[in-house]
Amino acid sequence: MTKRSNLAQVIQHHWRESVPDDRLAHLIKDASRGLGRALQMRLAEHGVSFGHWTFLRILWNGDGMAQRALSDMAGVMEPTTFSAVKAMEKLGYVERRQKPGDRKQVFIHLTPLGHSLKDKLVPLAEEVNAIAIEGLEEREIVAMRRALLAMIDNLARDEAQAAGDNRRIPSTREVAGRLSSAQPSRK
Amino acid sequence: MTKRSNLAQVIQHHWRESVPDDRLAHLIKDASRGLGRALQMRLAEHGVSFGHWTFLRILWNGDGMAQRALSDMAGVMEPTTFSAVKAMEKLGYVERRQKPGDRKQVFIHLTPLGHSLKDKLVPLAEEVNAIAIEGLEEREIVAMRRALLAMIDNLARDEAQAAGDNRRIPSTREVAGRLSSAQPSRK
DNA sequence: CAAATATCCTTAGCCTTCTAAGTAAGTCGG
DNA sequence: CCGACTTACTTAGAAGGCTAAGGATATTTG
Repeated sequence: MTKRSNLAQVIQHHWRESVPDDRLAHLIKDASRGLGRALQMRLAEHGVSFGHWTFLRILWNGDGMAQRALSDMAGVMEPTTFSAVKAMEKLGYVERRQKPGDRKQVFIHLTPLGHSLKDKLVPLAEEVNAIAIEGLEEREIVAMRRALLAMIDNLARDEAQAAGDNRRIPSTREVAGRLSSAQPSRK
Repeated sequence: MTKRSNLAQVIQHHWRESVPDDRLAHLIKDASRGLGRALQMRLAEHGVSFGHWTFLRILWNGDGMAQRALSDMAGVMEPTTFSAVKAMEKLGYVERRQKPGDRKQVFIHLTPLGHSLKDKLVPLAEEVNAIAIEGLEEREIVAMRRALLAMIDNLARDEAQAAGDNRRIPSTREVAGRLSSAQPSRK
C-alpha cells in the first residue's frame, strides 16, 4: 500500500517542464525508471530479479556464448555480467562451461529451468510494454524509436571522442548491414 | 583510453532491434544511461557527482524546501535524498536548518558555494543536451517529449493501481493547471 | 484532552551498475 | 622460444537507488 500519493510524481513532472535545460534527459530517465519498476514488480511475483531478466532474455534468444559476448549484448560491463551470472548459476538458471583447450573463456548455457522461465516471463514484459504505450499511435512510437536511436548514436560518438578514441564510430544503420546472425561473434 | 570498442554497443543495439518484445524499453534505458554517462563525465571534471546534480538543479531553482519536498521534486525516495543531502552538507554545498516550533521538518538551503556551482555546471548539461539531440528536428523532440510524458503517466497509473491505491491519478496536464509557483508546497 | 493516525526523518541493508586493479591465459613479433 | 601485448575473467569497493522498518513529532478525531 503506497503511502505517498502519485500526485507528487505528477507535480514533479510538471515542474520539470518549466525548467529550461536538460528536461528531456530527465523525462527519459523517468520513463526508464517507470518501465523498470513496472517490470520489476511483475518479475518479483515470479521470484526473478530485474537484473537477471536482462541476461535471460538474451540467453533465450540463443545461449552458449562467452561471458564477454554476453556483456556486450547486454550493454553492461563485465563485472556486472559476472555477478549476475554467478547469482543465476546459484539459482540454477544457467551453467558456466569451459571448452577443452580453452581455459580462458567461460560459456554460458541455460539449464532447463532457465529455459522454462521464458514462457512465464516474456508475457510480463509484453504487458508492461502494452501499458506504457497505451494511447500512443504506432507512428509516434516509430518516431520515438528513431529519435532515441539517433540520440544513442550521438552520445556514443561523443563518448568515444572524449575517451580519445578517434576511430570513426559507424552508425547503427551501417553496422546493421554487416550483421546477420542473432549471435554476433565480435570478430 | 577505452579498451573496448563502441562497436560492441552498436552491435548490441542492432541485436535488440531484432528482438520483438520490450525493445522500446531497452532503447529508453540505453538513452538514459548514455545521457547519464555523458553528463557524469563532465561533472566529474568539476568534482561533482552525478547524484548531487539531481538535487542541486532543483535547489538552484529555489532552495529552502523541506527534505521531503525535495525528494518529491527529484522523484526519488527519501533515503536517497537523505544520503545525498548529508553528503552535500559535508561537502559544504548545503545546510540543513530547522524552524523554531517545528522539530520535524528539515529545510535544505544552499550555501554560497552551492550557489556558485550553478554557473559552472548548468552549461555542461546544456552541452550534453545539445550533443544528444544533434541532427534531430525540433518537431521530433516535441513529439518525443509528448510520447514520453504519456508513457510516464500510463506507468504511474499502473503503479498506483498495483499498489491498491484506487484514487484516480490525474494526468500531468490536469495538475499543471493547478500549479503556479516553482515550489509546490504539497497541500 | 488523549488516543489513534499520519508525516518526516533516519537507519539498515539489498540490488544493479560502475571503475580500478589483479590474475590467468592466449597470441605475436623478434 | 620468449618477452610483450592483449584478452577474459575475477575481485574489491563505491555510487545511486530502492524497500522495510524505526523513532520522533504533528495532526486528527473520539
